[in-house]
Amino acid sequence: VRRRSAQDLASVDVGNGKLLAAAASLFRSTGYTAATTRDLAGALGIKSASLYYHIGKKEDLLYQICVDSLERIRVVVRSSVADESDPLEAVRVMIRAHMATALADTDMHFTMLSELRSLSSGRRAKVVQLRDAYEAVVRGVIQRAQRAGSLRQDIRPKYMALAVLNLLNWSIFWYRPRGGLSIDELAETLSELFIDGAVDPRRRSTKRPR
Amino acid sequence: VRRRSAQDLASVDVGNGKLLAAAASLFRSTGYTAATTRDLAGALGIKSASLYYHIGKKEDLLYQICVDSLERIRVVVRSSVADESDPLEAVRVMIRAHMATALADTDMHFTMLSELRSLSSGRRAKVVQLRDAYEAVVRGVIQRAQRAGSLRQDIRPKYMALAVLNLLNWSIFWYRPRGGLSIDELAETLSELFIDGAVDPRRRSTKRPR
DNA sequence: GTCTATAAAGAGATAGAC
DNA sequence: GTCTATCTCTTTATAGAC
Repeated sequence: VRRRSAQDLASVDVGNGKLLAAAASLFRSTGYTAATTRDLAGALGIKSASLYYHIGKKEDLLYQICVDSLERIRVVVRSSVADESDPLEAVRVMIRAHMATALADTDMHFTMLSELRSLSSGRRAKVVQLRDAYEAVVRGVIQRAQRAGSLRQDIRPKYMALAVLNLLNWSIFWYRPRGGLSIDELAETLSELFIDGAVDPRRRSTKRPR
Repeated sequence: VRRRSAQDLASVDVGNGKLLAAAASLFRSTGYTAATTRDLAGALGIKSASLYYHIGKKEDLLYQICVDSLERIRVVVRSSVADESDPLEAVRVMIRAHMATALADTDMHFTMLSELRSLSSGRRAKVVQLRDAYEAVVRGVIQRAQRAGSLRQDIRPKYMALAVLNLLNWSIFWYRPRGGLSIDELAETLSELFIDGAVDPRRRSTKRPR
């Protein structure tokens, strides 16, 4: 049996989760293309050659970040609305679940949203499929609320879903935990704005319901 | 006087506008860092060395794209709301002007929104200043409508402005002219959604104005 | 205003030792 | 599982001719 050398003792299993998290953090701050494998390795306390024991190539990291973040948010959001019988309340629950998940994995979601174009075309297509699948979940929740008469029907579900995704997704780009609102407060604010609108309630009487 | 050679006749003044437009288009599709000066030169029908007669370095292009797009939208939006005396109508006008400008220069706005981090820290700070200045214009319009009692006052102008900018800015990422809605129709849809909300008007009676 | 040629630096990835 | 060393390719940018 071989004795453990100093080299062995210094070894630290990097672990898939830590690797993805470090990659997402780096990709977020410098961008995927500008982020070097040397920088990433440095953040993990290893040399860039050692990185290739864990991954095939740099792009694998980006791909897995996109896949993981999208699969996770779809599962979480879908299961969170499944318990909700009131269609309008389901919209609120969806918004809360989306914000909580996206901001919990903020580096991964940021990277997924902004670096799609850096993937090879085959993998990009697969990620777009996952994104479409998640958008379908969101659209489904909207559509159900429209059919129940809870949400207005004069705007097609496609655009309603895009609007709410704009509102939610891109908050990741400016939200800072120390900036004031908590995640829940932000979700509540956006939820109210989306559903009730920005108009002063006292002004609503001037506009008759159709 | 020197005779014009074949070389001279083949020369085409690239022109600052065309250069920026080509750069923005390329940066949008491949990302700033991945876009090579060779690709850009190729798109202009010249060699990459010739590019350096027009610019100092690659980053200059990104910087000018950011500055131009932000200065332009601020001027256009501010002057469009200046004529409007009704504060709520000013919000609608702002939304239309923003969408029209951002989608007219869609490659430049896309690049400005997504490539800020690729600028040197000094230039990034200047662009952030310009972005803040534009956000201040938007916040001003919101604030005026709130003070006039046209918009709800329970959400701080900061978050109202961020919400409407989310809604507008990130539409650039998915809007396609051939996709259905015209720019005006999209602006109208987003404007109604922002102001009136997604709720069905018939449901409003259940919630008393405060 | 554009070219050819090239300098100089940095990138992703592999080989083989430990 | 990590290292050192290195290959190979690509990149930005410059020099100097036309």
